[in-house]
Amino acid sequence: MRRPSIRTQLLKGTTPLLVLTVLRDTELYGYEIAQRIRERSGGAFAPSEGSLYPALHALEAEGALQADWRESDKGPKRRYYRITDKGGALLAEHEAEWASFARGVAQTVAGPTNV
Amino acid sequence: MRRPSIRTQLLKGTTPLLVLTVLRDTELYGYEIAQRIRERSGGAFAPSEGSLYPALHALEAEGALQADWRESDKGPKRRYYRITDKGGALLAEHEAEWASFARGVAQTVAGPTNV
DNA sequence: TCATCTACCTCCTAATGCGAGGTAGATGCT
DNA sequence: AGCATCTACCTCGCATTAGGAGGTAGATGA
Repeated sequence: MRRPSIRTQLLKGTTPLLVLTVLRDTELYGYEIAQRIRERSGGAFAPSEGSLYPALHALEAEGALQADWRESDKGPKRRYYRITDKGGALLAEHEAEWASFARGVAQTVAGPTNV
Repeated sequence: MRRPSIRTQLLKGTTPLLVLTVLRDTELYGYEIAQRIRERSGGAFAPSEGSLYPALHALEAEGALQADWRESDKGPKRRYYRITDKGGALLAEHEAEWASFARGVAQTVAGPTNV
């Protein structure tokens, strides 16, 4: 009954932002997306499969991502994801939300309203 | 069935940080805590009662806050909250978590691993 | 044949923000 | 007195979502 890590709660809502971010410039398949996020974040984030795949499906259902199956030389088939125009817009929205949110927290934690 | 605001998800896990923050220097009662957070964040955050009170109770149960009832001149009794040493430590922990988390997101969103 | 690796997937649980609803005292209007 | 309104507290139930556990399937190699 130990309280869960703070991190786990903070993560909520950021998965789409992170996924869309790493797909901004290239298409990638699931496992690769997780790896990219881990790399880019310097190991700070490592989305588990239990949260990554559902998030990918949700983004695809929303029309933010487009995907197709491809054979692999060495292993099971892969599902490659690519960002759509709609996904680009969603990414912009997420970035803006995040920026304003982070600003709000910083401002609140920093000190009194004074400014 | 419109998708919930991104903000609502991002908020998860930050309530303790925000509450402890506004209580760092003064004692306050529930309503006042919500107002302070609203003020300090420049209106960005306005925790609802449904999330604020449970959070206060959890922090109190954890020993991070100490509270007592006091009469009010003009209205119902108020429950004043004050931060404990343990709460101070928890605040520091939350601040550190937040800082590292925000850094991770910024780094990931900013650009490729290069650096 | 069997272990191992990659890569996909889903089910269930836990955490938590919020809306809705509820209690109660004080004030002020008619 | 009766009633609305404001402050201030509280709880219940829903929806979202991260993650662990578990499951499928193809390829490789001992």
